[in-house]
Amino acid sequence: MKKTSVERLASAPRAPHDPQRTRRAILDAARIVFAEKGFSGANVDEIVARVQTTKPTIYYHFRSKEGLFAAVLEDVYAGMRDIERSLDLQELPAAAAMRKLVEITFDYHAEHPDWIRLISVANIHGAKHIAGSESLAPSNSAIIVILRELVYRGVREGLFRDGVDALHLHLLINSFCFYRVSNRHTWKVIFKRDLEAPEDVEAQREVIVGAVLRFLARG
Amino acid sequence: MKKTSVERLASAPRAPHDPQRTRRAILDAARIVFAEKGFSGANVDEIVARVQTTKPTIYYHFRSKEGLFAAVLEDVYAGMRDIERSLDLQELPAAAAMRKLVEITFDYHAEHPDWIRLISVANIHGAKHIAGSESLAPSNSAIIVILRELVYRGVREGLFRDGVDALHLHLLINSFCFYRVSNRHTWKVIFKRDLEAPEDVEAQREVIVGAVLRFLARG
DNA sequence: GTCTATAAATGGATAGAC
DNA sequence: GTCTATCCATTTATAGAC
Repeated sequence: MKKTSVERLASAPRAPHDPQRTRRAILDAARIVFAEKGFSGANVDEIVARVQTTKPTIYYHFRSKEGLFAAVLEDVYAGMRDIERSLDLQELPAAAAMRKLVEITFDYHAEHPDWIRLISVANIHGAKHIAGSESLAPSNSAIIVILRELVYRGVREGLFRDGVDALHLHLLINSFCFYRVSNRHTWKVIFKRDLEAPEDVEAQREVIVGAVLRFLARG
Repeated sequence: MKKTSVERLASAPRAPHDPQRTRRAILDAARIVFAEKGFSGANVDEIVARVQTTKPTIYYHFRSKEGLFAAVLEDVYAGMRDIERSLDLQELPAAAAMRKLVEITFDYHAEHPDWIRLISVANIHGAKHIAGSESLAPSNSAIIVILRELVYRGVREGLFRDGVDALHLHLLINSFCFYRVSNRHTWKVIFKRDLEAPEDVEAQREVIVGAVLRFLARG
């Protein structure tokens, strides 16, 4: 006997279909697993177990394990984008603004080790998973424009020297903030020092702030 | 009929058993494959194909895939160790010595992308493969002693300011040299700029040399 | 120490029902 | 859009001969 739609609604309904919510939950679980195990080391069953969904559902939404990883990367980059957009540096003098920018970058990296591992994983695989993505490039390089304008402002104010390439400055800032998190495990083995010890974290923050301000200072 | 050892020697001999050579060849091939594919992505058959050996031979020498990866890591760290040992900075004034140290670090990283990928892979896996190794720590942290003495010398010469932690300085130098190689793929996608373009490489070298010297400069 | 052959398990992906 | 059940390629690892 054919069920009517009324009977379907009446019979003990499972979790209602909510594709956006499902998609979101899969992305969150996948982020954790990929960050923990790398791309090949991650296994789809483990993601399934975390989300309480099934493999076919994942493949329905993301087409393949690679598609899922690509979606995770696009998703995490959005977080950094939002931080950069929320930067409000206009009110501050150039040196104070630069200090704030470096500190926020430092803190964001320190608080998002998962993000850092994912980017490491992406680089190990030659960034092929995001190679085709046009959505990442324009919005994420906004930070370069912000940096460039801030440097110009410092030059006009007579505080900063001229001729510093904004991308090189970004490289100087990000390399430190990224590396101290990404490579903390091998550092601990080799140098017997915990880069995450709270007192030392504060000192490291001052190191990169100081290095950047001295790098830009005139004379 | 049982073969005598003379008959064995006479009959078309395969490559003679040379365990050290076999071990070396396996390590070299494994380094390439692990660097290219990560730990889980690498497959032992691919290593076998490169070396012209067999899987049981690999398992005989290294016990497991993990054991092989650990051996590769210990092996590549030795290269960096040799560079650091060969540093001869005594003749130079402190600032010139520091410049040389930074430039050599920069160049070594630039010339060894495989080494960098392997360390990234090790960190993604929490450095568990080298966690137990006591051979790595003492010899590799020699660089910290060198740095510390060089900073002291600069302070005595009145060139450098006091109070700089040698490990933080090492972090500043290495983070830049490492990151510009390790993260070049995602950078290319996001910022549309090739960090390996020869003219730009020279400029980056000057950026980190300048940043370090300005970081240390008195006043 | 190194080989051939194969065991044993894992894990990406899909067919087909609902 | 999501489920159950399963296929099948891949791949770590080893038994046993030489």
